[in-house]
Amino acid sequence: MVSKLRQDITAKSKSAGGALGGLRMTRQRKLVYDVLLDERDHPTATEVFIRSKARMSSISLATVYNCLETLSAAGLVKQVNVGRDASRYCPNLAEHAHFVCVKCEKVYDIGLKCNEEVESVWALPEGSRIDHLEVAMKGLCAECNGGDKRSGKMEEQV
Amino acid sequence: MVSKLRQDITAKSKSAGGALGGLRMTRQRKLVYDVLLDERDHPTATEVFIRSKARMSSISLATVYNCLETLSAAGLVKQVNVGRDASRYCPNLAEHAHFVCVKCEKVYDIGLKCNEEVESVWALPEGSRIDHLEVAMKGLCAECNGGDKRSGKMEEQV
DNA sequence: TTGATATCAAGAATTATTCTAAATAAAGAT
DNA sequence: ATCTTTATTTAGAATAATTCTTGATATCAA
Ligand SMILES: [Mn+2]
Ligand SMILES: [Mn+2]
Ligand SMILES: [Zn+2]
Ligand SMILES: [Zn+2]
Repeated sequence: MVSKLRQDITAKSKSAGGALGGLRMTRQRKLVYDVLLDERDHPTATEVFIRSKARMSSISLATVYNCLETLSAAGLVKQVNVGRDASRYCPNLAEHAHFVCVKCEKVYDIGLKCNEEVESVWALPEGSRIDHLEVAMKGLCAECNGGDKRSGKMEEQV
Repeated sequence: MVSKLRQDITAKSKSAGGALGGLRMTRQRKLVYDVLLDERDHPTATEVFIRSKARMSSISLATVYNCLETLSAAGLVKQVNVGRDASRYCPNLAEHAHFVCVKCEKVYDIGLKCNEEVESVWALPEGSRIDHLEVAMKGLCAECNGGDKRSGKMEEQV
């Protein structure tokens, strides 16, 4: 289903028919997806709405929520949650974590180190199945943390 | 400040004075903390409210939110967020992740493997400072995943 | 006891998100 | 091209978690 929708996106707005009741690559869905691809700064639904409205004045916030939900369900987009803040959206499908700078509020993609896998550090319970993993970090980005040489260290736990 | 409040909790409700304007270990704060220690099932604020109300009928939901916020800020309790769901609260101060079973909805603490550290798998940006890390997983717990032998595997990414 | 300050409690307010229902658009068939 | 069916969009109402406001209480320290 993922590939189905994606080929329709890269190709030319044809029906996705069959499988999941017939998903259509509509102008709105394409626009929302393009907005995410254009500026990869993890916008919130409202930010996506504002950017989309600039290109299609008739689009509604409800539709933006619908499209983001559809694209997420289709696997083309990831919904990103950091704490209690509004969800943000990200078209980067590679496995990655998110880091939010508490000062400048920028959201950074954090990739996995080569040959590492996230599960390796956690003592996962035997017999369970993990479908979804979300890793969120907060702190000061390099720019906002200027001067301080103690980089990449977690505050120790009590 | 953490230890300050904690000793007051374990000891006998004395003022925490000084430092942060004088935090007091009130009956309500103690109760909320006790509720969390009593049943370590990561209750939501509303669940904490219900349990607290059973022991102190006068307590209000607003106060429960206040107490949870104060205890979290003091470092005695962790606020746990999984997706968009209501925050849950956890008195386990050891570094750990959370796993929610999408079927039975139980929340499990997932500890770090011995000698491992979370940051080791991520390519953290040089010069930044991470103050906070939250890891949330979703899937089927061992009981709800009965029969299936393919355990602990993440669904592959596209 | 008294005055200063911290905390509590009830309800209003806020905010992100979801729901509802009617209007519109797209796809396939004729 | 027209018709039919179904998916989608839209505006606004509704929801739910959380925060805010304000006056009442409790606690501390003098
Ligand atoms: Mn991302
Ligand atoms: Mn926990
Ligand atoms: Zn920054
Ligand atoms: Zn389960």
